[in-house]
Amino acid sequence: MEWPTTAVEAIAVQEELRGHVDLTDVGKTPRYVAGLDVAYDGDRLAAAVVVLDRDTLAEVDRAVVRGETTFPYVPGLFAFREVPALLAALEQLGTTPELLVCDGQGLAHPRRFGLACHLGVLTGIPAIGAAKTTFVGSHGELAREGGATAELVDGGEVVGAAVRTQDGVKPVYVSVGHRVSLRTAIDHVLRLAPRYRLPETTRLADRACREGLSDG
DNA sequence: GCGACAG
DNA sequence: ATCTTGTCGC
Repeated sequence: MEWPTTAVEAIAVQEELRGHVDLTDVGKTPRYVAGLDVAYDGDRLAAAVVVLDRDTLAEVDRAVVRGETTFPYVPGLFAFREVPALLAALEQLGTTPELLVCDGQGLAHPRRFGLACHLGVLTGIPAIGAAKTTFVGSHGELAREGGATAELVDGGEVVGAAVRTQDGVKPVYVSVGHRVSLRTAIDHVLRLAPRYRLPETTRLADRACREGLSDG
Protein backbone atom coordinates (compact mmCIF):
# COMPACT_ATOMS: atom_id res chain seq x y z
CA MET A 1 0.00 0.00 0.00
CA GLU A 2 1.40 3.38 -1.01
CA TRP A 3 1.82 6.29 1.35
CA PRO A 4 -1.21 8.57 0.78
CA THR A 5 -1.04 12.06 -0.64
CA THR A 6 -4.63 13.17 -0.32
CA ALA A 7 -7.12 13.11 2.54
CA VAL A 8 -9.30 10.62 0.67
CA GLU A 9 -6.38 8.22 0.26
CA ALA A 10 -5.28 8.69 3.86
CA ILE A 11 -8.73 7.84 5.17
CA ALA A 12 -8.76 4.73 3.00
CA VAL A 13 -5.45 3.68 4.56
CA GLN A 14 -6.88 4.13 8.05
CA GLU A 15 -9.96 2.09 7.18
CA GLU A 16 -7.64 -0.66 5.94
CA LEU A 17 -5.19 -0.66 8.82
CA ARG A 18 -7.78 -0.34 11.56
CA GLY A 19 -8.59 -3.98 11.05
CA HIS A 20 -5.05 -4.85 12.08
CA VAL A 21 -5.29 -3.33 15.55
CA ASP A 22 -4.84 -6.04 18.20
CA LEU A 23 -6.88 -5.31 21.30
CA THR A 24 -5.35 -8.19 23.23
CA ASP A 25 -3.04 -7.23 26.09
CA VAL A 26 0.48 -8.59 25.55
CA GLY A 27 0.58 -9.56 29.18
CA LYS A 28 4.33 -9.23 29.52
CA THR A 29 5.45 -6.14 31.43
CA PRO A 30 7.75 -4.03 29.24
CA ARG A 31 11.16 -2.99 30.47
CA TYR A 32 11.96 -0.45 27.78
CA VAL A 33 9.28 2.15 27.26
CA ALA A 34 9.61 4.84 24.60
CA GLY A 35 8.28 8.36 24.38
CA LEU A 36 7.79 9.82 20.89
CA ASP A 37 7.25 13.39 19.76
CA VAL A 38 7.81 15.75 16.84
CA ALA A 39 8.61 19.48 16.81
CA TYR A 40 8.17 21.87 13.89
CA ASP A 41 9.61 25.07 12.50
CA GLY A 42 7.74 25.84 9.34
CA ASP A 43 8.36 22.90 7.02
CA ARG A 44 11.31 21.65 9.01
CA LEU A 45 10.73 19.03 11.65
CA ALA A 46 12.59 16.94 14.19
CA ALA A 47 11.26 13.62 15.49
CA ALA A 48 12.52 12.08 18.70
CA VAL A 49 12.20 8.74 20.44
CA VAL A 50 13.54 8.46 23.97
CA VAL A 51 13.71 5.06 25.66
CA LEU A 52 13.44 4.79 29.42
CA ASP A 53 13.76 1.92 31.86
CA ARG A 54 10.21 1.30 33.02
CA ASP A 55 11.24 0.82 36.66
CA THR A 56 13.86 3.50 37.22
CA LEU A 57 12.66 5.91 34.50
CA ALA A 58 16.33 6.31 33.60
CA GLU A 59 17.06 7.05 29.95
CA VAL A 60 18.68 4.13 28.17
CA ASP A 61 18.62 5.29 24.55
CA ARG A 62 17.41 7.99 22.21
CA ALA A 63 17.29 8.90 18.54
CA VAL A 64 16.46 12.20 16.86
CA VAL A 65 16.00 12.66 13.11
CA ARG A 66 15.41 15.84 11.16
CA GLY A 67 13.41 16.22 7.99
CA GLU A 68 10.60 18.13 6.33
CA THR A 69 6.84 17.91 6.51
CA THR A 70 5.20 15.77 3.86
CA PHE A 71 1.60 16.05 4.96
CA PRO A 72 -0.40 18.97 6.40
CA TYR A 73 -2.04 18.86 9.79
CA VAL A 74 -5.60 17.71 9.32
CA PRO A 75 -7.64 16.70 12.38
CA GLY A 76 -8.13 12.97 12.10
CA LEU A 77 -5.14 12.52 9.77
CA PHE A 78 -2.52 13.72 12.19
CA ALA A 79 -0.58 10.46 12.00
CA PHE A 80 0.30 10.97 8.34
CA ARG A 81 2.23 14.05 9.36
CA GLU A 82 4.30 12.38 12.07
CA VAL A 83 4.59 8.67 11.33
CA PRO A 84 7.31 8.81 8.62
CA ALA A 85 9.75 10.75 10.80
CA LEU A 86 8.94 8.72 13.89
CA LEU A 87 9.55 5.43 12.08
CA ALA A 88 12.88 6.79 10.88
CA ALA A 89 13.82 7.68 14.44
CA LEU A 90 12.76 4.25 15.70
CA GLU A 91 15.05 2.62 13.14
CA GLN A 92 18.04 4.60 14.41
CA LEU A 93 17.52 3.26 17.90
CA GLY A 94 20.03 0.80 19.28
CA THR A 95 17.34 -0.60 21.54
CA THR A 96 13.98 -2.12 20.71
CA PRO A 97 11.22 -0.49 22.79
CA GLU A 98 8.59 -2.82 24.21
CA LEU A 99 5.98 -0.07 24.57
CA LEU A 100 5.41 3.13 22.60
CA VAL A 101 3.86 6.03 24.49
CA CYS A 102 2.56 8.35 21.79
CA ASP A 103 1.78 12.05 22.01
CA GLY A 104 -1.79 11.84 20.76
CA GLN A 105 -4.76 9.48 20.60
CA GLY A 106 -5.10 5.78 20.00
CA LEU A 107 -8.67 4.50 19.66
CA ALA A 108 -10.07 7.85 20.81
CA HIS A 109 -10.30 8.89 17.18
CA PRO A 110 -13.21 9.43 14.74
CA ARG A 111 -12.34 6.21 12.90
CA ARG A 112 -10.79 4.55 15.94
CA PHE A 113 -7.33 4.73 14.43
CA GLY A 114 -5.25 7.51 15.92
CA LEU A 115 -1.47 7.91 15.92
CA ALA A 116 -0.87 5.26 18.59
CA CYS A 117 -2.82 2.64 16.63
CA HIS A 118 -1.01 3.58 13.44
CA LEU A 119 2.48 3.30 14.94
CA GLY A 120 1.54 0.14 16.80
CA VAL A 121 0.22 -1.63 13.71
CA LEU A 122 3.15 -0.56 11.53
CA THR A 123 5.80 -1.62 14.04
CA GLY A 124 4.02 -4.45 15.79
CA ILE A 125 5.12 -2.93 19.09
CA PRO A 126 2.56 -2.46 21.89
CA ALA A 127 1.45 1.19 21.87
CA ILE A 128 -0.73 3.59 23.80
CA GLY A 129 -1.84 7.16 23.28
CA ALA A 130 -1.40 9.83 25.98
CA ALA A 131 -2.84 13.15 24.80
CA LYS A 132 -2.97 16.54 26.50
CA THR A 133 -6.49 17.27 25.24
CA THR A 134 -9.43 15.25 24.00
CA PHE A 135 -10.21 14.83 20.34
CA VAL A 136 -13.42 12.84 20.42
CA GLY A 137 -15.52 11.71 23.35
CA SER A 138 -16.54 13.16 26.67
CA HIS A 139 -16.30 12.14 30.30
CA GLY A 140 -17.80 12.90 33.67
CA GLU A 141 -16.13 14.60 36.58
CA LEU A 142 -13.21 12.81 38.18
CA ALA A 143 -11.91 12.98 41.72
CA ARG A 144 -9.30 15.64 42.47
CA GLU A 145 -6.74 13.11 43.63
CA GLY A 146 -3.94 11.79 41.48
CA GLY A 147 -4.84 8.35 40.15
CA ALA A 148 -8.48 9.27 39.54
CA THR A 149 -9.93 8.23 36.19
CA ALA A 150 -13.12 8.59 34.17
CA GLU A 151 -14.20 6.75 31.04
CA LEU A 152 -13.91 8.64 27.78
CA VAL A 153 -17.05 7.81 25.82
CA ASP A 154 -17.73 8.50 22.15
CA GLY A 155 -20.60 7.23 20.07
CA GLY A 156 -21.74 5.09 22.97
CA GLU A 157 -18.45 3.27 23.35
CA VAL A 158 -15.56 3.60 25.77
CA VAL A 159 -12.65 4.81 23.65
CA GLY A 160 -10.24 5.74 26.41
CA ALA A 161 -9.95 7.39 29.81
CA ALA A 162 -9.32 10.76 31.38
CA VAL A 163 -6.51 10.18 33.87
CA ARG A 164 -5.50 12.56 36.66
CA THR A 165 -1.80 11.91 37.13
CA GLN A 166 -1.29 14.35 40.03
CA ASP A 167 -3.55 15.98 42.61
CA GLY A 168 -5.43 18.87 41.09
CA VAL A 169 -3.87 18.85 37.61
CA LYS A 170 -5.83 18.64 34.37
CA PRO A 171 -6.27 15.05 33.23
CA VAL A 172 -4.26 13.33 30.51
CA TYR A 173 -6.27 11.42 27.91
CA VAL A 174 -5.24 7.82 27.57
CA SER A 175 -6.38 5.39 24.91
CA VAL A 176 -5.35 2.02 23.56
CA GLY A 177 -3.06 1.91 20.56
CA HIS A 178 -2.11 -1.70 19.91
CA ARG A 179 -1.71 -4.92 21.94
CA VAL A 180 -2.43 -3.25 25.30
CA SER A 181 -5.67 -3.10 27.29
CA LEU A 182 -7.03 0.23 28.51
CA ARG A 183 -6.45 -0.76 32.13
CA THR A 184 -2.82 -1.57 31.39
CA ALA A 185 -2.41 1.65 29.40
CA ILE A 186 -3.66 3.67 32.36
CA ASP A 187 -1.32 1.85 34.74
CA HIS A 188 1.62 2.61 32.48
CA VAL A 189 0.78 6.31 32.33
CA LEU A 190 0.40 6.59 36.08
CA ARG A 191 3.69 4.83 36.67
CA LEU A 192 5.44 7.01 34.10
CA ALA A 193 4.14 10.22 35.69
CA PRO A 194 5.32 10.09 39.32
CA ARG A 195 5.91 13.82 39.58
CA TYR A 196 4.44 15.84 36.73
CA ARG A 197 1.20 15.91 34.81
CA LEU A 198 2.69 14.33 31.69
CA PRO A 199 4.51 10.98 31.55
CA GLU A 200 8.32 11.27 31.69
CA THR A 201 8.44 9.60 28.30
CA THR A 202 6.58 12.42 26.58
CA ARG A 203 8.37 15.11 28.58
CA LEU A 204 11.77 13.83 27.53
CA ALA A 205 10.73 13.21 23.94
CA ASP A 206 9.33 16.74 23.78
CA ARG A 207 12.62 18.21 24.95
CA ALA A 208 14.63 15.98 22.64
CA CYS A 209 12.80 16.93 19.45
CA ARG A 210 12.90 20.64 20.29
CA GLU A 211 16.63 20.46 20.78
CA GLY A 212 16.88 18.56 17.53
CA LEU A 213 15.23 21.49 15.79
CA SER A 214 17.37 24.23 17.25
CA ASP A 215 20.78 22.65 16.89
CA GLY A 216 20.07 21.51 13.38
C1' DG B 1 -25.79 25.71 8.01
C1' DC B 2 -22.49 26.42 12.20
C1' DG B 3 -18.91 25.18 15.11
C1' DA B 4 -15.25 21.76 16.70
C1' DC B 5 -11.15 19.82 15.56
C1' DA B 6 -4.91 15.03 18.65
C1' DG B 7 -0.28 18.06 17.32
C1' DA C 1 2.38 22.61 16.65
C1' DT C 2 3.65 27.73 17.42
C1' DC C 3 3.24 32.82 18.65
C1' DT C 4 4.35 34.91 23.91
C1' DT C 5 5.03 38.33 29.97
C1' DG C 6 3.86 38.36 33.77
C1' DT C 7 1.93 36.21 37.46
C1' DC C 8 -0.60 33.27 40.97
C1' DG C 9 0.52 29.40 43.95
C1' DC C 10 3.19 25.80 46.50
